[in-house]
Amino acid sequence: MATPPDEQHLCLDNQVCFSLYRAANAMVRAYRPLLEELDLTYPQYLAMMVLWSDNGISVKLLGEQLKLDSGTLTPLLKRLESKGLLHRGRSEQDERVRVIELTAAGQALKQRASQVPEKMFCLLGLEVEKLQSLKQLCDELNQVLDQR
Amino acid sequence: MATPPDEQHLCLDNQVCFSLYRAANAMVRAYRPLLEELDLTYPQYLAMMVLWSDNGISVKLLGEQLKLDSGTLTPLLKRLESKGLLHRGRSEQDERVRVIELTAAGQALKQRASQVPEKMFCLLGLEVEKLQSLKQLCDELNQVLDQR
DNA sequence: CTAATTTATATTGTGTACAATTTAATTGCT
DNA sequence: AGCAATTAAATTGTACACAATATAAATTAG
Repeated sequence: MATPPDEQHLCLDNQVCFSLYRAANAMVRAYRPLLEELDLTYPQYLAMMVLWSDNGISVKLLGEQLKLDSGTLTPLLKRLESKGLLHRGRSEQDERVRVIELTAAGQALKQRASQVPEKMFCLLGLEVEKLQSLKQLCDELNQVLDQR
Repeated sequence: MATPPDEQHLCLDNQVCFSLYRAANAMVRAYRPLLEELDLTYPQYLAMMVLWSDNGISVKLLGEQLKLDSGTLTPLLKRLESKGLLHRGRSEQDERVRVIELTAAGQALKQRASQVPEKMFCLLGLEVEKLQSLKQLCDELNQVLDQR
C-alpha cells in the first residue's frame, strides 16, 4: 500500500536469500548430532561422500564436485588425515597433484554413515515431493550462479 | 537397480541438503560484489536490514530474527560499530541488555542499499514464481527445523 | 631448450557459525 | 532481605568459506 519500495524489498521476511541462508544454517545444525557419532562435520561428511564413490581423487576434482576451493579443502583434508580416515599422497605423473586416498578406517566409516541419509530425511520432516522440488529449485539456482 | 541403497543415498547428486548448502554458499558469493560497495558482508547486511526497520533492538531480539547467537553477533556488531554504522549502548532498565542503535551513517546507508534487492534479483535470474516457491519451501523447512 | 605462462595446492588473513563456558545483572523464592 | 535460578551478552575454541597471494611443478612459446 503506502509502504515505499525500499521498505518492502529491504525486509527480511520478503527475502528468498535470507530463507535460503537460514535453511542452510539450520540444516547443518540438524546434521551435527547425527554426524557427531561419526566424528565428522557436515563439510567433512560431504568430502567423505565423494571419496566413498571416487577414491583416489585430486583436491581439484574434489573441489569441483563440492564447489569449494583449496583454502577450504586443504585444512579440512588435513583434519580428516589426522583422524586417520585418509592419506594425502602425491600423483606419480604430476607432483603438484595431491591424491586423496581413504584408509581402511575411512572406507569402513561408509557403513556407519549409511544410516545418516535416512535419519536426516526423518528430521527434515517434509514430504518427498517437497524435498524434490526444493532440490530442483536449488539446482536451478546453482546452475545460474555457477556460470558467473 | 543393482545399486545398493547406501550407494544411492550416500551420493552427492541425490542429496537435497547438498544442493541447499551449495546454493547458500553461491548466493552469499553472488552478494559479495554488490555489498562490497557498501563495505558490508552478507550477515552484516542482514543485521543492518533488521536495524533499518527495528532500530534500538537488543542483541537477543536481533538474534531471534536472524537465527544467530551472541557468539556470532557480538563480534559482527563490534565490526559494524567500528565502521561507525551503529552504537552498542546499554538498556536503562536492564543493564545486561545491549541496545543497538544506528548512527546517522548507519541510517543513511539504507538509501544506498535500496538498490541491492533489485540487483540481486537480476543476478539470481530465476522467474519470480520459482523464487517464491523456493522461499516457501525453505520457510517450511525452517519451521520444522526451528522447533527441535 | 630456456623463459614465460599456466596449473595445482598451500598459506594468510578476515569474517562468520556455533557449542560450551563465563560473567554480570535480574528475577523468584522463602 | 538473601540466595538460588534464570537471563543477556561476552568469551573461548574449533571449523568452515573464500579472497588474495605464494610456491612449486608442468606446459608452452619463441
